[in-house]
Amino acid sequence: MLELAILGVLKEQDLHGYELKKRLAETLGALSSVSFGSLYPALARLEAAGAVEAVDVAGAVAVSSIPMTGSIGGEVAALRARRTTGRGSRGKKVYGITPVGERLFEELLATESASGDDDRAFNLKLAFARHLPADARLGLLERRRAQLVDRLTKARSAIRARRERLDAYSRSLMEHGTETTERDISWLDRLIAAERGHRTRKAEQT
Amino acid sequence: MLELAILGVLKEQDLHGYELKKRLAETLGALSSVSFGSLYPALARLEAAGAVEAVDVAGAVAVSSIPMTGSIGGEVAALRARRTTGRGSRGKKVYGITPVGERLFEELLATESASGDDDRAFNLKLAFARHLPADARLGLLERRRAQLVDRLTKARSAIRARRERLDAYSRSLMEHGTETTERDISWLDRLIAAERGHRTRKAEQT
DNA sequence: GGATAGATATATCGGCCCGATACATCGGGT
DNA sequence: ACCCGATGTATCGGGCCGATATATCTATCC
Repeated sequence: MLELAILGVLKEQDLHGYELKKRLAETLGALSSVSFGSLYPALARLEAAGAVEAVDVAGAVAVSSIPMTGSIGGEVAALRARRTTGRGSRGKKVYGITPVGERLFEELLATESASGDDDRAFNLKLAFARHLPADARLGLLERRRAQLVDRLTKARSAIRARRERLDAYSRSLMEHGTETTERDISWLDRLIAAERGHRTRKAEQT
Repeated sequence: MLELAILGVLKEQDLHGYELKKRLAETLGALSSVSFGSLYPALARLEAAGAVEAVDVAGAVAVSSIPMTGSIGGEVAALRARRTTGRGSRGKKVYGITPVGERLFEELLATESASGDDDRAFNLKLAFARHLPADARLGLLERRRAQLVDRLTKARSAIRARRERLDAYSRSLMEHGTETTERDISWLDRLIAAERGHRTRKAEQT
């Protein structure tokens, strides 16, 4: 799952581990801040699979998609002089995504992850939903909705079954949980409606 | 963390692994259903530490902590004939909590878990909050509140900082996230108020 | 009566992820 | 001159998960 996140961020800009971690933290929201203990191994895995590769330190960070002003040329040369490829003198190792990585990204993003369509997995995929075709996006939202509805049903029956034996704290916890799930479902409904709206408008344009 | 959950459930009733899993699932809410791949090792760990022990299959479920009536002796003997200790004929292995386990439970529940007072950790502790002294309970709630406020601040500044570069999906995800966090905080405020209410009323009684 | 399926039940394996830790360098403040 | 905090890479032990293997009990169908 981390692979997907890394590839998605690297898709927009070449980065080195430390910065990648910060970018991941703000992309995935405050929750699920990735640790180095998982980031570096994941990066190593991706590199071994040929999905990412260490790129030239200088050009990468500054360039990527935004045309340069050209004033940083001096810095670039200075850095290049101290062995920019692989680990530079400072040990920095900038990674970039490869075509293989792009394909892997599409694949991971589209995967219906068989059994455990985990909460974090959904959040992650939604964050990159713009890279999905419209129908896959809708499918993602609807699968998630179904999952939450199922969870809600189960949670409610669990509360009903044990209402008397629950103390105030557990009960409050469970009730708050179901309310949160209800709100999540409404939110998904709004997203789904918006999605269908786009689709309809597009269909009408033809 | 799983240890705490196991001990908490076992505190109320002796159970074998399979049933323990079900009980855990409904105690911890629909989310975070424990897998056998973590449950059995955790149980083994606890057993090695002397916090739980395999108990007599028959008597255990009925008895645990309640003085026995003595009428179940027959059943016990019948089951004992088929080797009730350890794995019975059916392979069932019923666990009970020991005094060591009780102490471990108190300790784990009271631990301020140093760094990562994880979401799940909080939910779990709240579910067993009735076993905490009132001040520790209040501390738990307030620490959690502070944590969420901090998260909210960070999330908001992250949104503000990248508002223009965010696509609709990421933005919606983040905004929904902050709303959820806000609601979590209000919920905590209600719990805290209730907690203080109890305390005040108790103080007035003296 | 016997087959078949599904719930009950325990256990292990590989793999991912986390927290802690180690180590090194750089920039800025005192 | 010195130290501290941010930057930066990396590993290690351990916990948890999903998949899988195995076996028994129970209910249902033919």
